[in-house]
Amino acid sequence: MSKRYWLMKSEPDAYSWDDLVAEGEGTWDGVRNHRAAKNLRTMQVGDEAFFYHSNIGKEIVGIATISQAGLTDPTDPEGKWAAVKVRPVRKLANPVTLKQIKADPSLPDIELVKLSRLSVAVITPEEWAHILSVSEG
DNA sequence: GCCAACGTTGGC
DNA sequence: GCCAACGTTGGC
Repeated sequence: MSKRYWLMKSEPDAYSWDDLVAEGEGTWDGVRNHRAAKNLRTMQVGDEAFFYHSNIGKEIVGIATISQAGLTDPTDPEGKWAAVKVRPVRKLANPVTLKQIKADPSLPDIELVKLSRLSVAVITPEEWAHILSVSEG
């Protein structure tokens, strides 16, 4: 399976990029949406994900990598929901804001915008490359 | 099985 | 603070 790309949302009040960097590795759990959970189950070790700050900032701030996949959510007493572990890779050269993404004609169908409530979204390889190029100017 | 009411998320 | 988009719940 070739590498996939994701976007993981977090409110920086609750868990920010800096928190992930400070911890070195974070568990992505507490997801209670079937579509997002399906994305979590599809993730493989080595996949990469944009780390997006919702509510405050509303921008992609960094890149994380999936360090452990296919875990059971430790916060779910019934053990039915999925979780993964992520590690920070690097901060983006420049954060890419939601505003930029929405205004960008190269990103017409990005799941972040189309399914704005989804906490774990799919990013296509094309979208990944484009957002990186925007970040790096 | 349908649908209205309600709750949650997240942008504005 | 409001609203749109969805998901879930419960009455029928």
